[in-house]
Amino acid sequence: MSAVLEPEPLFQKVKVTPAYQMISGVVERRILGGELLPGTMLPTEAELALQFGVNRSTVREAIRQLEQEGLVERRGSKRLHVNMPGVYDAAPRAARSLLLQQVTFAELWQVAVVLEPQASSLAAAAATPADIEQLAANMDRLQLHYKQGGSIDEHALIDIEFHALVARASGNRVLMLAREPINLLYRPSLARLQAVLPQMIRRNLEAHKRIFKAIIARDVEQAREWTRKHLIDFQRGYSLAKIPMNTPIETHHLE
Amino acid sequence: MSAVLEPEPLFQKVKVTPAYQMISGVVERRILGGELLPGTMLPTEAELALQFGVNRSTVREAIRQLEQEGLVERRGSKRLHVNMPGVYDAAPRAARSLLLQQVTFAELWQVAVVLEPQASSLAAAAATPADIEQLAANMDRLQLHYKQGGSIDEHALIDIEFHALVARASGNRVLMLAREPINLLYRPSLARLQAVLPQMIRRNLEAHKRIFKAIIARDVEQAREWTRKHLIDFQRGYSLAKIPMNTPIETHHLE
DNA sequence: GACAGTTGGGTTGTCCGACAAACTTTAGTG
DNA sequence: CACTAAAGTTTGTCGGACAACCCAACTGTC
Repeated sequence: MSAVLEPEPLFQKVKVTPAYQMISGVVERRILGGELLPGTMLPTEAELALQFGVNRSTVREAIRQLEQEGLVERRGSKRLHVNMPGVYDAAPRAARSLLLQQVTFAELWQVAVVLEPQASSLAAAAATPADIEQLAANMDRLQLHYKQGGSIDEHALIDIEFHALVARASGNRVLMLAREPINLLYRPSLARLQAVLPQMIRRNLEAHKRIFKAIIARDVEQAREWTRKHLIDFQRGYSLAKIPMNTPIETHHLE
Repeated sequence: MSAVLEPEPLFQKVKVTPAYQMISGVVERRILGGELLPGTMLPTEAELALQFGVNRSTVREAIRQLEQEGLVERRGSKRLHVNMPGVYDAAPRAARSLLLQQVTFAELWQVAVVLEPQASSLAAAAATPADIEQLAANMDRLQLHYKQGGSIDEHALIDIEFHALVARASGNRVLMLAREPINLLYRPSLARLQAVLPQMIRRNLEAHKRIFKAIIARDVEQAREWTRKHLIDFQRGYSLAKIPMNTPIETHHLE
Protein backbone atom coordinates (compact mmCIF):
# COMPACT_ATOMS: atom_id res chain seq x y z
CA MET A 1 0.00 0.00 0.00
CA SER A 2 1.85 3.03 1.27
CA ALA A 3 5.10 1.77 -0.09
CA VAL A 4 6.12 5.24 -1.20
CA LEU A 5 6.72 6.78 2.15
CA GLU A 6 8.50 4.18 4.21
CA PRO A 7 9.05 5.67 7.65
CA GLU A 8 11.84 3.91 9.45
CA PRO A 9 10.43 0.52 10.34
CA LEU A 10 9.48 0.24 13.95
CA PHE A 11 10.60 -3.35 14.12
CA GLN A 12 13.35 -5.24 12.41
CA LYS A 13 12.77 -8.44 10.61
CA VAL A 14 12.87 -11.07 13.29
CA LYS A 15 15.26 -13.92 12.68
CA VAL A 16 13.10 -16.98 12.71
CA THR A 17 14.91 -20.21 13.43
CA PRO A 18 13.33 -23.58 12.79
CA ALA A 19 12.51 -25.50 15.94
CA TYR A 20 14.80 -28.38 15.13
CA GLN A 21 17.72 -26.00 14.94
CA MET A 22 16.84 -24.35 18.19
CA ILE A 23 16.72 -27.70 19.87
CA SER A 24 19.98 -29.01 18.48
CA GLY A 25 21.47 -25.66 19.45
CA VAL A 26 20.27 -25.89 23.01
CA VAL A 27 21.57 -29.40 23.45
CA GLU A 28 24.83 -28.51 21.77
CA ARG A 29 25.45 -25.64 24.14
CA ARG A 30 24.58 -27.80 27.12
CA ILE A 31 27.09 -30.40 26.07
CA LEU A 32 29.90 -28.09 25.03
CA GLY A 33 29.28 -25.95 28.07
CA GLY A 34 29.95 -28.93 30.26
CA GLU A 35 26.49 -29.20 31.76
CA LEU A 36 25.93 -32.52 30.10
CA LEU A 37 28.91 -34.70 30.73
CA PRO A 38 30.15 -37.29 28.26
CA GLY A 39 28.55 -40.62 28.92
CA THR A 40 25.35 -39.10 30.23
CA MET A 41 22.30 -40.85 28.92
CA LEU A 42 19.80 -38.60 27.23
CA PRO A 43 16.04 -39.04 27.65
CA THR A 44 14.11 -40.93 25.02
CA GLU A 45 12.89 -39.16 21.94
CA ALA A 46 9.36 -39.05 23.27
CA GLU A 47 10.54 -37.60 26.55
CA LEU A 48 12.60 -34.97 24.77
CA ALA A 49 9.64 -34.05 22.62
CA LEU A 50 7.62 -33.59 25.76
CA GLN A 51 10.26 -31.48 27.50
CA PHE A 52 10.85 -29.23 24.52
CA GLY A 53 7.18 -29.08 23.76
CA VAL A 54 7.54 -30.13 20.16
CA ASN A 55 6.72 -33.14 18.11
CA ARG A 56 8.89 -36.20 18.10
CA SER A 57 9.63 -35.76 14.40
CA THR A 58 11.11 -32.39 15.18
CA VAL A 59 13.24 -33.84 17.95
CA ARG A 60 14.46 -36.51 15.61
CA GLU A 61 15.65 -33.96 13.08
CA ALA A 62 17.56 -32.21 15.81
CA ILE A 63 19.09 -35.50 16.87
CA ARG A 64 20.27 -36.24 13.36
CA GLN A 65 22.23 -33.00 13.46
CA LEU A 66 23.78 -33.68 16.82
CA GLU A 67 24.68 -37.16 15.72
CA GLN A 68 26.43 -35.80 12.69
CA GLU A 69 28.42 -33.43 14.84
CA GLY A 70 29.53 -36.34 16.95
CA LEU A 71 28.10 -34.76 20.08
CA VAL A 72 25.72 -37.59 20.77
CA GLU A 73 26.06 -41.21 19.96
CA ARG A 74 23.75 -44.14 19.78
CA ARG A 75 25.19 -47.00 21.76
CA GLY A 76 24.04 -50.42 20.76
CA SER A 77 21.21 -49.08 18.67
CA LYS A 78 19.56 -47.87 21.80
CA ARG A 79 19.49 -44.82 23.93
CA LEU A 80 21.44 -41.71 23.10
CA HIS A 81 24.56 -40.88 25.02
CA VAL A 82 26.47 -37.67 25.24
CA ASN A 83 29.80 -38.00 23.54
CA MET A 84 32.08 -35.00 23.72
CA PRO A 85 34.35 -35.45 20.77
CA GLY A 86 37.99 -35.42 21.70
CA VAL A 87 39.45 -32.70 19.58
CA TYR A 88 41.41 -35.18 17.53
CA ASP A 89 38.50 -36.89 15.87
CA ALA A 90 36.70 -33.67 15.23
CA ALA A 91 36.85 -33.06 11.52
CA PRO A 92 36.75 -36.32 9.63
CA ARG A 93 34.12 -35.18 7.20
CA ALA A 94 35.96 -32.16 6.02
CA ALA A 95 39.11 -34.10 5.42
CA ARG A 96 37.22 -36.64 3.40
CA SER A 97 36.02 -34.02 1.02
CA LEU A 98 39.61 -32.89 0.71
CA LEU A 99 40.61 -36.31 -0.49
CA LEU A 100 38.14 -36.17 -3.30
CA GLN A 101 39.31 -32.76 -4.29
CA GLN A 102 42.51 -34.31 -5.51
CA VAL A 103 44.79 -32.69 -3.03
CA THR A 104 48.41 -33.14 -3.99
CA PHE A 105 51.26 -34.42 -1.93
CA ALA A 106 52.93 -31.04 -2.23
CA GLU A 107 50.03 -29.38 -0.45
CA LEU A 108 50.08 -31.90 2.33
CA TRP A 109 53.80 -31.62 2.77
CA GLN A 110 53.93 -27.86 2.83
CA VAL A 111 51.67 -27.87 5.84
CA ALA A 112 53.25 -30.82 7.58
CA VAL A 113 56.73 -29.42 7.30
CA VAL A 114 55.85 -26.49 9.52
CA LEU A 115 53.24 -28.02 11.79
CA GLU A 116 54.96 -31.23 12.75
CA PRO A 117 58.22 -29.70 13.98
CA GLN A 118 56.20 -27.26 16.03
CA ALA A 119 54.20 -30.13 17.48
CA SER A 120 57.33 -32.00 18.49
CA SER A 121 58.88 -28.96 19.96
CA LEU A 122 55.83 -28.19 22.06
CA ALA A 123 55.58 -31.81 23.04
CA ALA A 124 59.13 -31.74 24.32
CA ALA A 125 58.12 -28.90 26.57
CA ALA A 126 54.77 -30.19 27.72
CA ALA A 127 54.58 -33.96 27.48
CA THR A 128 53.18 -35.66 30.56
CA PRO A 129 54.37 -39.05 31.79
CA ALA A 130 51.19 -40.55 30.36
CA ASP A 131 51.98 -39.06 26.95
CA ILE A 132 55.46 -40.43 27.04
CA GLU A 133 54.22 -43.83 28.01
CA GLN A 134 51.93 -43.89 25.03
CA LEU A 135 54.69 -42.77 22.75
CA ALA A 136 56.94 -45.48 24.11
CA ALA A 137 54.27 -48.07 23.46
CA ASN A 138 53.96 -46.82 19.91
CA MET A 139 57.70 -47.03 19.42
CA ASP A 140 57.67 -50.60 20.66
CA ARG A 141 54.98 -51.55 18.24
CA LEU A 142 56.78 -49.91 15.36
CA GLN A 143 60.00 -51.70 16.22
CA LEU A 144 58.28 -55.03 16.57
CA HIS A 145 56.52 -54.48 13.32
CA TYR A 146 59.76 -53.64 11.63
CA LYS A 147 61.52 -56.76 12.86
CA GLN A 148 58.66 -59.02 11.91
CA GLY A 149 58.12 -57.32 8.61
CA GLY A 150 54.41 -56.65 8.84
CA SER A 151 52.21 -55.17 6.19
CA ILE A 152 53.01 -51.80 4.77
CA ASP A 153 49.65 -50.31 5.46
CA GLU A 154 49.77 -51.31 9.08
CA HIS A 155 53.17 -49.77 9.39
CA ALA A 156 51.80 -46.57 7.98
CA LEU A 157 49.09 -46.59 10.62
CA ILE A 158 51.56 -46.92 13.46
CA ASP A 159 53.65 -44.20 11.91
CA ILE A 160 50.70 -41.87 11.75
CA GLU A 161 49.76 -42.67 15.28
CA PHE A 162 53.18 -41.61 16.41
CA HIS A 163 52.72 -38.16 15.01
CA ALA A 164 49.21 -37.90 16.35
CA LEU A 165 50.50 -38.84 19.78
CA VAL A 166 53.22 -36.24 19.58
CA ALA A 167 50.62 -33.64 18.73
CA ARG A 168 48.49 -34.73 21.62
CA ALA A 169 51.50 -34.54 23.91
CA SER A 170 51.86 -30.91 22.96
CA GLY A 171 48.65 -30.31 24.84
CA ASN A 172 47.70 -27.76 22.20
CA ARG A 173 44.15 -28.31 21.08
CA VAL A 174 44.32 -25.88 18.20
CA LEU A 175 47.33 -27.70 16.90
CA MET A 176 45.59 -31.02 17.12
CA LEU A 177 42.69 -29.68 15.15
CA ALA A 178 44.88 -28.01 12.56
CA ARG A 179 46.79 -31.23 12.12
CA GLU A 180 43.68 -33.25 11.44
CA PRO A 181 43.83 -33.12 7.65
CA ILE A 182 47.45 -34.20 7.74
CA ASN A 183 46.49 -37.16 9.79
CA LEU A 184 44.11 -38.36 7.17
CA LEU A 185 46.21 -37.65 4.14
CA TYR A 186 49.38 -39.13 5.52
CA ARG A 187 48.34 -42.70 5.24
CA PRO A 188 47.96 -43.05 1.50
CA SER A 189 51.09 -41.01 0.87
CA LEU A 190 53.13 -42.99 3.31
CA ALA A 191 51.88 -46.35 2.14
CA ARG A 192 52.57 -45.51 -1.45
CA LEU A 193 56.05 -44.35 -0.66
CA GLN A 194 56.97 -47.32 1.46
CA ALA A 195 55.76 -49.66 -1.21
CA VAL A 196 58.38 -48.26 -3.55
CA LEU A 197 61.15 -47.63 -1.06
CA PRO A 198 61.28 -50.38 1.53
CA GLN A 199 64.32 -48.87 3.20
CA MET A 200 62.06 -45.97 4.14
CA ILE A 201 60.66 -48.03 6.97
CA ARG A 202 63.99 -48.32 8.67
CA ARG A 203 64.72 -44.64 8.24
CA ASN A 204 61.38 -43.76 9.72
CA LEU A 205 61.98 -45.97 12.70
CA GLU A 206 65.24 -44.23 13.43
CA ALA A 207 63.81 -40.82 12.94
CA HIS A 208 61.04 -41.59 15.39
CA LYS A 209 63.60 -42.81 17.86
CA ARG A 210 65.52 -39.57 17.71
CA ILE A 211 62.41 -37.47 18.03
CA PHE A 212 61.22 -39.57 20.93
CA LYS A 213 64.53 -39.22 22.72
CA ALA A 214 64.53 -35.49 22.27
CA ILE A 215 61.05 -35.29 23.73
CA ILE A 216 62.02 -37.32 26.77
CA ALA A 217 65.09 -35.19 27.20
CA ARG A 218 62.87 -32.11 27.07
CA ASP A 219 65.11 -30.82 24.34
CA VAL A 220 62.80 -28.45 22.52
CA GLU A 221 65.19 -27.53 19.76
CA GLN A 222 66.37 -31.04 19.02
CA ALA A 223 62.82 -32.28 18.87
CA ARG A 224 61.95 -29.59 16.36
CA GLU A 225 65.01 -30.16 14.27
CA TRP A 226 64.81 -33.94 14.08
CA THR A 227 61.22 -33.70 13.08
CA ARG A 228 62.03 -31.19 10.38
CA LYS A 229 64.65 -33.51 9.03
CA HIS A 230 62.22 -36.38 9.21
CA LEU A 231 59.82 -34.44 7.04
CA ILE A 232 62.45 -33.42 4.58
CA ASP A 233 63.49 -37.02 4.36
CA PHE A 234 59.92 -37.87 3.60
CA GLN A 235 59.90 -35.46 0.74
CA ARG A 236 63.21 -36.71 -0.54
CA GLY A 237 61.69 -40.15 -0.59
CA TYR A 238 59.10 -38.87 -2.99
CA SER A 239 61.64 -37.58 -5.44
CA LEU A 240 63.79 -40.68 -5.03
CA ALA A 241 60.79 -42.77 -5.89
CA LYS A 242 60.28 -40.48 -8.85
CA ILE A 243 56.76 -39.64 -7.86
CA PRO A 244 55.94 -36.08 -8.87
CA MET A 245 55.09 -33.88 -5.91
CA ASN A 246 51.92 -32.72 -7.54
CA THR A 247 50.49 -36.19 -7.77
CA PRO A 248 47.06 -36.26 -6.24
CA ILE A 249 46.90 -38.34 -3.12
CA GLU A 250 45.07 -41.60 -3.59
CA THR A 251 41.45 -41.55 -2.72
CA HIS A 252 40.56 -45.21 -2.68
CA HIS A 253 40.86 -45.44 1.08
CA LEU A 254 37.64 -43.56 1.41
CA GLU A 255 35.11 -46.09 2.62
CA MET B 1 15.72 -74.73 21.09
CA SER B 2 18.74 -76.55 19.70
CA ALA B 3 21.10 -74.00 21.13
CA VAL B 4 23.59 -76.67 22.15
CA LEU B 5 24.79 -77.74 18.78
CA GLU B 6 25.27 -74.60 16.74
CA PRO B 7 26.59 -75.64 13.33
CA GLU B 8 28.33 -72.80 11.62
CA PRO B 9 25.58 -70.34 10.79
CA LEU B 10 24.52 -70.42 7.19
CA PHE B 11 24.08 -66.66 7.12
CA GLN B 12 25.89 -63.87 8.84
CA LYS B 13 24.18 -61.18 10.75
CA VAL B 14 23.10 -58.69 8.14
CA LYS B 15 24.12 -55.14 8.84
CA VAL B 16 20.92 -53.20 8.86
CA THR B 17 21.26 -49.50 8.20
CA PRO B 18 18.44 -47.08 8.86
CA ALA B 19 16.89 -45.69 5.72
CA TYR B 20 17.78 -42.11 6.54
CA GLN B 21 21.44 -43.06 6.71
CA MET B 22 21.29 -44.92 3.45
CA ILE B 23 19.78 -41.91 1.79
CA SER B 24 22.19 -39.38 3.16
CA GLY B 25 24.95 -41.79 2.20
CA VAL B 26 23.75 -42.07 -1.37
CA VAL B 27 23.46 -38.33 -1.80
CA GLU B 28 26.80 -37.76 -0.12
CA ARG B 29 28.56 -40.10 -2.50
CA ARG B 30 26.88 -38.52 -5.47
CA ILE B 31 28.06 -35.10 -4.42
CA LEU B 32 31.57 -36.01 -3.37
CA GLY B 33 31.91 -38.17 -6.43
CA GLY B 34 31.23 -35.19 -8.59
CA GLU B 35 27.98 -36.39 -10.12
CA LEU B 36 26.06 -33.63 -8.44
CA LEU B 37 27.85 -30.41 -9.09
CA PRO B 38 27.88 -27.54 -6.62
CA GLY B 39 25.01 -25.22 -7.26
CA THR B 40 22.74 -27.92 -8.55
CA MET B 41 19.25 -27.58 -7.21
CA LEU B 42 17.95 -30.68 -5.50
CA PRO B 43 14.36 -31.85 -5.94
CA THR B 44 11.82 -30.96 -3.31
CA GLU B 45 11.45 -33.10 -0.23
CA ALA B 46 8.30 -34.65 -1.56
CA GLU B 47 9.98 -35.46 -4.84
CA LEU B 48 12.97 -36.99 -3.07
CA ALA B 49 10.68 -39.09 -0.92
CA LEU B 50 9.02 -40.34 -4.08
CA GLN B 51 12.28 -41.13 -5.82
CA PHE B 52 13.79 -42.94 -2.85
CA GLY B 53 10.54 -44.64 -2.09
CA VAL B 54 10.42 -43.53 1.53
CA ASN B 55 8.41 -41.12 3.56
CA ARG B 56 9.10 -37.45 3.58
CA SER B 57 9.99 -37.57 7.29
CA THR B 58 12.74 -40.00 6.48
CA VAL B 59 14.04 -37.80 3.73
CA ARG B 60 14.07 -34.87 6.10
CA GLU B 61 16.22 -36.69 8.60
CA ALA B 62 18.67 -37.47 5.84
CA ILE B 63 18.66 -33.85 4.78
CA ARG B 64 19.47 -32.69 8.30
CA GLN B 65 22.59 -34.82 8.19
CA LEU B 66 23.70 -33.54 4.83
CA GLU B 67 23.06 -30.01 5.95
CA GLN B 68 25.25 -30.52 8.97
CA GLU B 69 28.03 -31.81 6.79
CA GLY B 70 27.77 -28.71 4.68
CA LEU B 71 27.13 -30.72 1.56
CA VAL B 72 23.77 -29.15 0.91
CA GLU B 73 22.59 -25.70 1.75
CA ARG B 74 19.38 -23.78 1.85
CA ARG B 75 20.15 -20.90 -0.38
CA GLY B 76 18.27 -17.67 0.11
CA SER B 77 14.76 -18.87 -0.02
CA LYS B 78 13.94 -22.45 0.43
CA ARG B 79 15.15 -24.99 -2.05
CA LEU B 80 18.17 -27.12 -1.34
CA HIS B 81 21.32 -26.64 -3.32
CA VAL B 82 24.37 -28.79 -3.58
CA ASN B 83 27.26 -27.06 -1.91
CA MET B 84 30.60 -28.78 -2.10
CA PRO B 85 32.28 -27.18 0.84
CA GLY B 86 35.07 -25.09 -0.55
CA VAL B 87 37.86 -25.90 1.79
CA TYR B 88 37.69 -22.59 3.58
CA ASP B 89 34.34 -23.00 5.26
CA ALA B 90 34.85 -26.64 5.97
CA ALA B 91 35.29 -26.91 9.70
CA PRO B 92 33.20 -24.30 11.44
CA ARG B 93 31.62 -26.80 13.73
CA ALA B 94 34.86 -28.14 15.07
CA ALA B 95 36.25 -24.70 15.66
CA ARG B 96 33.18 -23.73 17.57
CA SER B 97 33.60 -26.59 19.92
CA LEU B 98 37.16 -25.42 20.40
CA LEU B 99 35.95 -22.03 21.49
CA LEU B 100 33.81 -23.49 24.17
CA GLN B 101 36.63 -25.64 25.36
CA GLN B 102 38.37 -22.58 26.63
CA VAL B 103 41.25 -22.64 24.26
CA THR B 104 43.96 -20.26 25.31
CA PHE B 105 45.63 -17.56 23.32
CA ALA B 106 48.92 -19.40 23.70
CA GLU B 107 47.53 -22.40 21.88
CA LEU B 108 46.23 -20.27 19.06
CA TRP B 109 49.45 -18.38 18.72
CA GLN B 110 51.70 -21.41 18.69
CA VAL B 111 49.90 -22.65 15.64
CA ALA B 112 49.57 -19.32 13.90
CA VAL B 113 53.23 -18.50 14.28
CA VAL B 114 54.22 -21.39 12.06
CA LEU B 115 51.26 -21.60 9.73
CA GLU B 116 50.89 -17.97 8.78
CA PRO B 117 54.46 -17.35 7.66
CA GLN B 118 54.26 -20.50 5.59
CA ALA B 119 51.03 -19.27 4.04
CA SER B 120 52.56 -15.94 3.12
CA SER B 121 55.61 -17.55 1.71
CA LEU B 122 53.59 -19.90 -0.46
CA ALA B 123 51.34 -17.05 -1.50
CA ALA B 124 54.34 -15.08 -2.67
CA ALA B 125 55.18 -17.96 -4.92
CA ALA B 126 51.74 -18.82 -6.17
CA ALA B 127 49.43 -15.81 -5.97
CA THR B 128 47.39 -15.21 -9.11
CA PRO B 129 46.50 -11.73 -10.33
CA ALA B 130 43.00 -12.29 -9.01
CA ASP B 131 44.38 -13.09 -5.57
CA ILE B 132 46.48 -9.99 -5.58
CA GLU B 133 43.56 -7.88 -6.60
CA GLN B 134 41.55 -9.16 -3.69
CA LEU B 135 44.39 -8.54 -1.32
CA ALA B 136 44.73 -5.00 -2.65
CA ALA B 137 41.04 -4.40 -2.08
CA ASN B 138 41.39 -5.64 1.44
CA MET B 139 44.35 -3.34 2.05
CA ASP B 140 42.32 -0.41 0.79
CA ARG B 141 39.51 -1.18 3.12
CA LEU B 142 41.83 -1.52 6.06
CA GLN B 143 43.49 1.79 5.28
CA LEU B 144 40.20 3.56 4.83
CA HIS B 145 38.98 2.09 8.03
CA TYR B 146 42.07 3.21 9.84
CA LYS B 147 41.78 6.79 8.61
CA GLN B 148 38.15 7.02 9.46
CA GLY B 149 38.57 5.29 12.75
CA GLY B 150 35.94 2.61 12.41
CA SER B 151 34.85 0.15 15.02
CA ILE B 152 37.38 -2.20 16.50
CA ASP B 153 35.48 -5.32 15.76
CA GLU B 154 35.11 -4.41 12.12
CA HIS B 155 38.79 -3.72 11.93
CA ALA B 156 39.44 -7.14 13.33
CA LEU B 157 37.28 -8.64 10.63
CA ILE B 158 39.20 -6.97 7.85
CA ASP B 159 42.43 -8.01 9.47
CA ILE B 160 41.33 -11.61 9.59
CA GLU B 161 40.19 -11.48 6.02
CA PHE B 162 43.63 -10.41 4.98
CA HIS B 163 45.18 -13.51 6.41
CA ALA B 164 42.47 -15.70 4.97
CA LEU B 165 43.09 -14.17 1.55
CA VAL B 166 46.80 -14.76 1.86
CA ALA B 167 46.11 -18.38 2.68
CA ARG B 168 43.82 -18.66 -0.29
CA ALA B 169 46.47 -17.11 -2.50
CA SER B 170 48.79 -19.91 -1.49
CA GLY B 171 46.54 -22.20 -3.45
CA ASN B 172 47.15 -24.87 -0.84
CA ARG B 173 43.89 -26.46 0.19
CA VAL B 174 45.34 -28.38 3.09
CA LEU B 175 46.75 -25.19 4.45
CA MET B 176 43.42 -23.44 4.16
CA LEU B 177 41.76 -26.21 6.07
CA ALA B 178 44.44 -26.36 8.72
CA ARG B 179 44.17 -22.62 9.17
CA GLU B 180 40.44 -22.73 9.77
CA PRO B 181 40.54 -22.79 13.56
CA ILE B 182 42.91 -19.85 13.57
CA ASN B 183 40.49 -17.92 11.45
CA LEU B 184 37.78 -18.30 14.00
CA LEU B 185 39.80 -17.72 17.09
CA TYR B 186 41.61 -14.68 15.79
CA ARG B 187 38.72 -12.33 16.01
CA PRO B 188 38.10 -12.31 19.73
CA SER B 189 41.81 -12.22 20.45
CA LEU B 190 42.43 -9.40 18.07
CA ALA B 191 39.46 -7.36 19.17
CA ARG B 192 40.41 -7.68 22.78
CA LEU B 193 43.94 -6.66 22.11
CA GLN B 194 43.08 -3.65 19.99
CA ALA B 195 40.67 -2.46 22.60
CA VAL B 196 43.56 -2.14 25.03
CA LEU B 197 46.26 -1.07 22.61
CA PRO B 198 44.87 1.30 19.99
CA GLN B 199 48.30 1.78 18.43
CA MET B 200 48.12 -1.86 17.47
CA ILE B 201 45.87 -0.94 14.58
CA ARG B 202 48.50 1.21 12.98
CA ARG B 203 51.18 -1.41 13.45
CA ASN B 204 48.98 -4.03 11.90
CA LEU B 205 48.30 -1.85 8.92
CA GLU B 206 51.97 -1.40 8.28
CA ALA B 207 52.74 -5.05 8.78
CA HIS B 208 50.09 -5.94 6.24
CA LYS B 209 51.57 -3.46 3.81
CA ARG B 210 54.98 -5.05 4.06
CA ILE B 211 53.62 -8.54 3.67
CA PHE B 212 51.54 -7.46 0.72
CA LYS B 213 54.49 -5.86 -0.98
CA ALA B 214 56.61 -8.94 -0.48
CA ILE B 215 53.91 -11.08 -2.04
CA ILE B 216 53.63 -8.83 -5.08
CA ALA B 217 57.39 -8.83 -5.39
CA ARG B 218 57.29 -12.63 -5.29
CA ASP B 219 59.81 -12.46 -2.51
CA VAL B 220 59.17 -15.73 -0.74
CA GLU B 221 61.58 -15.16 2.10
CA GLN B 222 60.55 -11.61 2.85
CA ALA B 223 56.91 -12.59 2.90
CA ARG B 224 57.66 -15.31 5.40
CA GLU B 225 59.82 -13.12 7.54
CA TRP B 226 57.51 -10.14 7.72
CA THR B 227 54.65 -12.39 8.62
CA ARG B 228 56.65 -14.01 11.34
CA LYS B 229 57.47 -10.60 12.75
CA HIS B 230 53.84 -9.64 12.49
CA LEU B 231 52.90 -12.62 14.59
CA ILE B 232 55.60 -11.96 17.14
CA ASP B 233 54.39 -8.42 17.36
CA PHE B 234 50.94 -9.76 18.01
CA GLN B 235 52.22 -11.79 20.89
CA ARG B 236 54.20 -8.88 22.23
CA GLY B 237 50.99 -6.91 22.24
CA TYR B 238 49.53 -9.45 24.55
CA SER B 239 52.27 -9.11 27.07
CA LEU B 240 52.29 -5.32 26.70
CA ALA B 241 48.60 -5.30 27.46
CA LYS B 242 49.41 -7.49 30.42
CA ILE B 243 47.01 -10.19 29.33
CA PRO B 244 48.34 -13.58 30.37
CA MET B 245 48.97 -15.86 27.44
CA ASN B 246 46.98 -18.64 28.97
CA THR B 247 43.82 -16.59 29.12
CA PRO B 248 41.00 -18.48 27.49
CA ILE B 249 39.77 -16.80 24.36
CA GLU B 250 36.41 -15.16 24.73
CA THR B 251 33.47 -17.24 23.73
CA HIS B 252 30.71 -14.71 23.60
CA HIS B 253 31.03 -14.22 19.88
CA LEU B 254 29.46 -17.56 19.36
CA GLU B 255 26.05 -16.82 17.95
C1' DG C 1 15.24 -72.72 44.10
C1' DA C 2 17.51 -72.51 39.51
C1' DC C 3 16.68 -71.99 34.83
C1' DA C 4 14.68 -71.71 30.07
C1' DG C 5 11.15 -69.85 27.57
C1' DT C 6 7.43 -66.55 27.22
C1' DT C 7 5.33 -62.26 27.70
C1' DG C 8 5.02 -57.52 27.73
C1' DG C 9 6.58 -52.83 28.00
C1' DG C 10 9.69 -49.41 26.28
C1' DT C 11 12.05 -47.31 22.35
C1' DT C 12 13.40 -46.52 17.78
C1' DG C 13 12.53 -46.41 12.70
C1' DT C 14 9.14 -45.56 9.51
C1' DC C 15 4.85 -44.24 7.60
C1' DC C 16 0.40 -41.50 6.77
C1' DG C 17 -2.12 -37.53 6.61
C1' DA C 18 -2.73 -32.76 7.64
C1' DC C 19 -2.09 -27.74 7.91
C1' DA C 20 -0.14 -22.99 8.60
C1' DA C 21 3.39 -19.98 6.99
C1' DA C 22 6.44 -18.44 3.60
C1' DC C 23 7.69 -18.24 -0.85
C1' DT C 24 6.77 -18.45 -6.10
C1' DT C 25 4.15 -18.29 -9.96
C1' DT C 26 0.26 -16.93 -12.42
C1' DA C 27 -3.55 -14.23 -13.51
C1' DG C 28 -5.71 -10.12 -13.48
C1' DT C 29 -6.10 -5.04 -13.30
C1' DG C 30 -5.03 -0.30 -13.78
C1' DC D 1 3.69 -2.54 -19.01
C1' DA D 2 4.02 -2.24 -14.27
C1' DC D 3 1.92 -3.75 -10.41
C1' DT D 4 -1.19 -6.25 -7.31
C1' DA D 5 -3.92 -10.08 -5.96
C1' DA D 6 -4.93 -14.89 -6.21
C1' DA D 7 -3.50 -19.56 -6.67
C1' DG D 8 -0.07 -22.97 -6.26
C1' DT D 9 4.35 -24.91 -4.07
C1' DT D 10 7.24 -26.12 -0.60
C1' DT D 11 8.83 -26.26 3.95
C1' DG D 12 8.21 -26.70 9.01
C1' DT D 13 5.52 -28.82 12.30
C1' DC D 14 2.11 -31.66 14.22
C1' DG D 15 -0.64 -35.81 15.74
C1' DG D 16 -1.17 -40.48 15.49
C1' DA D 17 0.03 -45.15 14.21
C1' DC D 18 2.59 -49.54 13.83
C1' DA D 19 6.29 -53.07 13.15
C1' DA D 20 10.78 -54.43 14.77
C1' DC D 21 13.76 -54.79 18.32
C1' DC D 22 15.77 -54.94 22.99
C1' DC D 23 15.38 -55.66 27.76
C1' DA D 24 13.36 -57.07 31.93
C1' DA D 25 10.05 -59.13 34.48
C1' DC D 26 7.32 -63.21 34.76
C1' DT D 27 6.05 -68.06 34.57
C1' DG D 28 6.18 -72.77 34.37
C1' DT D 29 9.15 -76.81 34.78
C1' DC D 30 12.58 -79.75 36.74
